[in-house]
Amino acid sequence: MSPLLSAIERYSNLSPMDREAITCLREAPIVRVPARQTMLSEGDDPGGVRLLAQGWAYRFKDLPDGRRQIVGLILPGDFFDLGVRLVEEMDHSIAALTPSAYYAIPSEVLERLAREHPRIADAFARHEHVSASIHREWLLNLGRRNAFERLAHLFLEIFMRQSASGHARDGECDCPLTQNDLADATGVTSVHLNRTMQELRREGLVELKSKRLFIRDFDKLAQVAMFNSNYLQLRRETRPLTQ
Amino acid sequence: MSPLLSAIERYSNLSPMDREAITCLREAPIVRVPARQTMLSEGDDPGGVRLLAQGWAYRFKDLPDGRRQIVGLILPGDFFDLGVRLVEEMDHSIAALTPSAYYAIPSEVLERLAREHPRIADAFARHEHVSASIHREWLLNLGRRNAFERLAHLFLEIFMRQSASGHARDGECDCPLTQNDLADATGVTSVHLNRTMQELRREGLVELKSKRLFIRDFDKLAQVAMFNSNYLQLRRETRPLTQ
DNA sequence: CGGTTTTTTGATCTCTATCAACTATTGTGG
DNA sequence: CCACAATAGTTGATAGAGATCAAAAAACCG
Repeated sequence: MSPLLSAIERYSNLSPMDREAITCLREAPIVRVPARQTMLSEGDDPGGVRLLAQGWAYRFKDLPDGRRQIVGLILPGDFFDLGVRLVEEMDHSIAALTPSAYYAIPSEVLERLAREHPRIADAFARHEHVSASIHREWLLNLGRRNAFERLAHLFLEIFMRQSASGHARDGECDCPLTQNDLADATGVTSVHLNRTMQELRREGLVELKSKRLFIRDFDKLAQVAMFNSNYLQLRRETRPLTQ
Repeated sequence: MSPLLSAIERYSNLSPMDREAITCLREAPIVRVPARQTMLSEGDDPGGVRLLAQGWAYRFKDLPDGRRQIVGLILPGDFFDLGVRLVEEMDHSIAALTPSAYYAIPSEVLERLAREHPRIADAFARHEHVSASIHREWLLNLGRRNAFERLAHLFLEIFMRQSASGHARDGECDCPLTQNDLADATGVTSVHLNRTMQELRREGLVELKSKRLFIRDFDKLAQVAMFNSNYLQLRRETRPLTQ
């Protein structure tokens, strides 16, 4: 199944006709991006909508004095800039974490699709809503959890999001972020992140080696992180419509 | 002009026909809420869309151990739960800050309106997008600014959002948040917030008395907060369509 | 293999939390 | 309109989390 289809189907039950319609997206140009390259900068005109086909990316904002905050992760199969189609300027930047590739979809194409296929429109709306929900959970994370809890929470999100798309098993999944990236995502310095990470390891909760994340004790991790996966809206009632 | 109209018109240039169509929303029931009452709790089914007609409200999430984070402010004329219409469960809670009133709009009504009036649909999409953009700026705020900068930034947002709707003048506007609320929004304790506030006052930047906010030195405040209003999307090119 | 990036360590400093009053302000009922 | 209660703001002392700086060790990469 194409990544395009599964990306949309994750958020809505589609009819065969809906699926048929989606094939047109396959004509969208694919753009490859090397690791660490910024694909969209704050202030840019996004000029369309993208779907990350391969690789990982992250959204970030930075302060004039160089401080940087990662405000979200984009995993394979995630759309980005869905909500920006009506806006002329990016309010944040997006960079590839690993070598990546995305479909560049003209807004008109997506809009026509959404107009003619309500269930596809629903999927887009849900996708946007989940992004917003994740943002809010991150706000709670940064505002009210300490470094240890934050990192535990971030790891669980990474694990659960991949589980939902079938990319995690046996308590193990990809995690291509460096400690620097993790620090930028959790709002601490990389030195402090390093120490926090060691603590997680020492307590037998999580291990991270060569870009793989190992959840050693899911329950205890979820407990210390006060993790509740509801915000990710992972209800996988994949009951496909037959009509 | 009705708050309903101005709320939508803030985000899109409407035609007379669009405006006409909006009048149907006026039939939506108005619900009054006393100050400090929670109107929607995490986990609730929102069952519709709301427009805050009067008063202020805030979105928040809390942790099982009682820690609480305010994740956004809702000002008069703001919609809320726009994006939730497809979702069965609130991922966060919403409470009134002051005595408030909102229009409770059935999702179907809004959806029909959006379907038949593309510019209205655009307005909703923009509204949602601005909310997300604000969330991202708050993430930067919590993750990378210190207490002093955060509070300065929050005050500027409060001021600018009210300016945009004509509710601020002479560097002065409403601000019904208590220091406790401000602490919950900036992710610090109320004691520390109090001290930070005194510092802002001492430096001649901001004063807050009897629920009114006085911006004493806008430029310096914007400088220390590294404030850039772009994220609020306040482009007020109110060039109304004549067709 | 040599150079770059990433992770780790130690020492020290600063910001923010915590706890426990106390004061001021606001609101309410008599 | 006053008096009292409740809420909100303020203070001081102390503890703790996280920042900073600088340098070493380890891992990665072409």
